[in-house]
Amino acid sequence: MVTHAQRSRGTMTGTATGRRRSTTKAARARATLSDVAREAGVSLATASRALNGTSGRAVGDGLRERVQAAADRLDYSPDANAQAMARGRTASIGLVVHDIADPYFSSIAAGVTAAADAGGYAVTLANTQHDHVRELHFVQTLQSQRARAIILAGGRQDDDEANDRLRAALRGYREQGGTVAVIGQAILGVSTVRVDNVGGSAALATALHGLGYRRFGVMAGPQRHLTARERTTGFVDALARLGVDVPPAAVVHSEFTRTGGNTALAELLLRAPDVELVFAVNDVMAVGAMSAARDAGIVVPGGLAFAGFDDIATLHDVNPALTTVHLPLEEMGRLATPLALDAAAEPREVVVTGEVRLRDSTPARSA
Amino acid sequence: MVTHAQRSRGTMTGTATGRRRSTTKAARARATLSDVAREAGVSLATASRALNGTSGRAVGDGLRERVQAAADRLDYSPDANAQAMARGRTASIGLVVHDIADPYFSSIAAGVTAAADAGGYAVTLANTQHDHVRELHFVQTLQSQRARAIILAGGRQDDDEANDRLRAALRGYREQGGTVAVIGQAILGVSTVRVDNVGGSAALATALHGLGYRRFGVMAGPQRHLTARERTTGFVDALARLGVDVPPAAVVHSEFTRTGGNTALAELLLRAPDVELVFAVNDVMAVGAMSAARDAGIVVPGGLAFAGFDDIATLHDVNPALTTVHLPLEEMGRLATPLALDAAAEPREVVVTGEVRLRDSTPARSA
DNA sequence: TTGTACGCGTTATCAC
DNA sequence: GTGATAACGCGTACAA
Repeated sequence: MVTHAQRSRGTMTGTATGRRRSTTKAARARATLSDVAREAGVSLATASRALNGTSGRAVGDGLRERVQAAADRLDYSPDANAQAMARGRTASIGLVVHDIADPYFSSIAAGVTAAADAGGYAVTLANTQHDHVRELHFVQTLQSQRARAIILAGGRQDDDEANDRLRAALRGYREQGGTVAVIGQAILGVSTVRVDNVGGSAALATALHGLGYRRFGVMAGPQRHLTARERTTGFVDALARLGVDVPPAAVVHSEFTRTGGNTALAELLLRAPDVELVFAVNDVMAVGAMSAARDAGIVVPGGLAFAGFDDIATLHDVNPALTTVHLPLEEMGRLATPLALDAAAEPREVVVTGEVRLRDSTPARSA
Repeated sequence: MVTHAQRSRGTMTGTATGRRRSTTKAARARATLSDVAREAGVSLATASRALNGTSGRAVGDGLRERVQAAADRLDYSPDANAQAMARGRTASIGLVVHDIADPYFSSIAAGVTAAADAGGYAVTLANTQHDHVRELHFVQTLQSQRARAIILAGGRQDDDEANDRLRAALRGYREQGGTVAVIGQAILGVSTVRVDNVGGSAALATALHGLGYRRFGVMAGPQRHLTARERTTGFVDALARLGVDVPPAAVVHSEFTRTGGNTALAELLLRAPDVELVFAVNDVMAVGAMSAARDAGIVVPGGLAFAGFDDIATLHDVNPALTTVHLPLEEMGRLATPLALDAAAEPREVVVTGEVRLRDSTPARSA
């Protein structure tokens, strides 16, 4: 089935180069644009123009069809790498996430791929696994690949050294013509889809206060995690403005994950036994904590109410339904794409505001 | 801050080519390998060898360091596209999924990125959104990019035309030196991580039968969806072997999604009011159906028990905990990567068997 | 409208 | 061990 096409190549300068691919037996020589041109009986330039409108204007209808036919016949597939070299730019954008398995990021990725696809871009996915070094490394790799733009998704850490390093890497990338956008905090000096974590958690706090809750506990996530921190302070400060105090003892730190919420609940209950409602800075923590509460024999939401943040779609069917702050994750990815592609000198900022979704996990406490 | 480096380039053939990037103001000329070579006072060849061991043997220690220093000084970033051209191969693998926002695929993606990263490969993500045409298009795009390998994740459809087209596209890709692996069914003639859906659902059926259940309903997913079909028949056939009949009326078809499970429950209960347990062919459908049951005033699992398939991590905290068949999704992605990279002539097959996880949604019915 | 010829940045082959 | 130099496949001024 596999045929070894044996044919001369190009206009020939002299040495009949045996292709290096001759080592493997399964590979048939790729048809190049020169092959197509020769097959169609036109020049290389004409073939190029016929297959992608650009350059010196249009091509005669007859020729265009001949070239197209030849290309089809030879199963011609343009070499994107060669095109990238010749054009000086690629059609791919890099997406850097902390953990693609996390529904937060996979939703964003869905938005990015949709927008990229619509714009004719390919997406290179980089999964840092929460590792700063790896993140830096990916930026360099994407720069090597001459990715046209990079989208950095996910909140930043309070880590000056890491941030500085990243800023430097991004500066290098941008100086070489790349453009960048971040989803999270606007602290990198580039265009940002900023999540209004403070506003969202404040709105949530206010709504819960309106429901009659007064004694709150907070599962605040990692200390240096900016998103976690913003959501915590937004929540606590809003309550303070309402005259409700959240004692430091009722704020416990843990990982940003399901496990973090699950294991930290015990500590919270130990330090603040009288809380009525636990606000976890993201949904998965909230759900993990809810499970821990049940395992401890606590009735949910009767004995203890729970609220989260993000509104992860996969979690819509937990029982009781989780009160949370809805974030348009997929749209955030979609929004970030043109932002990343935009070469504007001044960084732009798009603010995404969450929307409070009151559900069964926080019933009114009017009684 | 941005400096316009004004320097001559290369050994110069004559025309002092003004770089095309001179139009934008923000871009600084990229340092090329020639620049590094000149800066270090060595030849291009030596510079190339110094920076990546290959080609004509080693480089003297002194020179190697000088080149490295020059590269650092100039902020040299190798052009992956140029390397790809010169080497005749890239270091990126394409991952094609139906929906990256689906936890099933995002977990697989996590496994693929981890394995790819370890092997020094970049991952290009393509999201088909369940569109055959788009899937085909992505294979061609990846071929254009000369991706070294392609991983097709996700079950196939019973659609000869679409499958044939895909097979043809893959054949073209492979003839040009690419390698392919599929996660799902082994019907494409390429290496496959095959999910033993039949065995998994059969084991589940047996276990549930052992728990005392006798009247089953099945939310069977889309008619032509092979994964859905395999899980359905595996389940039904195993019960038949145990002497339990699942009447056709108790098998309802719907979408493979949460919504599919949610909306189809009513129909199932209408057609088979006496079922004790509903097996949905994946977890999200099961959870959606569970919600629908609750909304209909049915007690879960007392009034109706539920089981799913996949064991999606994000769903671990639904209440009651969902009985399901555990699939090592991330590992499946990890396994698929070397399989995809392998250029073996004969397609290989790795079988992944699910593991039954009995949980609270299907309590023993010994009474 | 079409063709010629050069350059894109790198690797690899061959002499030295 | 090191240095010329020919590819790699394509886009595009420039000339015709």
